[in-house]
Amino acid sequence: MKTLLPAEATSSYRLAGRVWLEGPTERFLGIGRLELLGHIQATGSISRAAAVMGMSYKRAWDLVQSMNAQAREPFVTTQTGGSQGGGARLTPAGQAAVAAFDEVQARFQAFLAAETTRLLG
Amino acid sequence: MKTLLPAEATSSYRLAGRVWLEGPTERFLGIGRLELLGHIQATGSISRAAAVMGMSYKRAWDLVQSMNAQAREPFVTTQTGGSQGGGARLTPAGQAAVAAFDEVQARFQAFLAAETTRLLG
DNA sequence: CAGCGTTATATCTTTGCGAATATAGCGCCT
DNA sequence: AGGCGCTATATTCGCAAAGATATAACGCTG
Repeated sequence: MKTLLPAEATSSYRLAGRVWLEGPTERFLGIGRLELLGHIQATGSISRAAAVMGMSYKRAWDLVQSMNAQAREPFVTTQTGGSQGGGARLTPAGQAAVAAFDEVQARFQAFLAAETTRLLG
Repeated sequence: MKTLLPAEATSSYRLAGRVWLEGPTERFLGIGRLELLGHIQATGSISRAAAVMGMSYKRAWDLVQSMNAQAREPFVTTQTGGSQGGGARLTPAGQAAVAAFDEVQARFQAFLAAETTRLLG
């Protein structure tokens, strides 16, 4: 579709987007929260996951709270104190959610690539 | 996928999202700009289109500027002064862009509906 | 030539959100 | 008992994006 193309280099334009799962009021699970869950699983700690993502601990903690409050069962369990000072782990429900949303995300990326080709290619 | 379902009513949860066309630096055309173009076509005026959408004239004008600057040829032509004080119209390029993006939008909505069913239904 | 309704543009104000800061609590370990 | 490292929570601060406000310019019309 020629008329959609901007003036300069045409090849670097593309269709982009985001998907998320949402409830009646609030956003529930999107790519940002998904990545956070992944880092929590990898590091065993909310604060380390936040550091890896360049996010404040408070923001990460708020996101975890929001998810746990909305989900039927918590996605993340935390422990305060202990030999390493505490930590956080994904529950089976959290792991399942990550896996399910990863699939959605992959299909969405395929959709975007196909539509980009259709529009510009 | 049961584990994705929140505690309360499960039927009102769904996959949602947005798509847009973007360039190397800036967003180019999304659902908001698309609707604005539609209202400009319907009303023949940027200010009336902004009023219909509950948007400030400044914001609408900024969006039009951004689109016209990025597109190979302008999507909107304006006239200041004249019998009705001025006005704005869509160029053929603008109309074509609206039509093309409308199609993308429709297919995206279909994608969301299908994925929602797959996840929750 | 004054009036009108629109586009065009600058400037000032608000405000919502993230960031930073501070403090407390927990439980193991030496 | 005291220290350590993490989770937990409130509060304050900064700022950039969005909006409100003001004003100029334009060109037909009467």
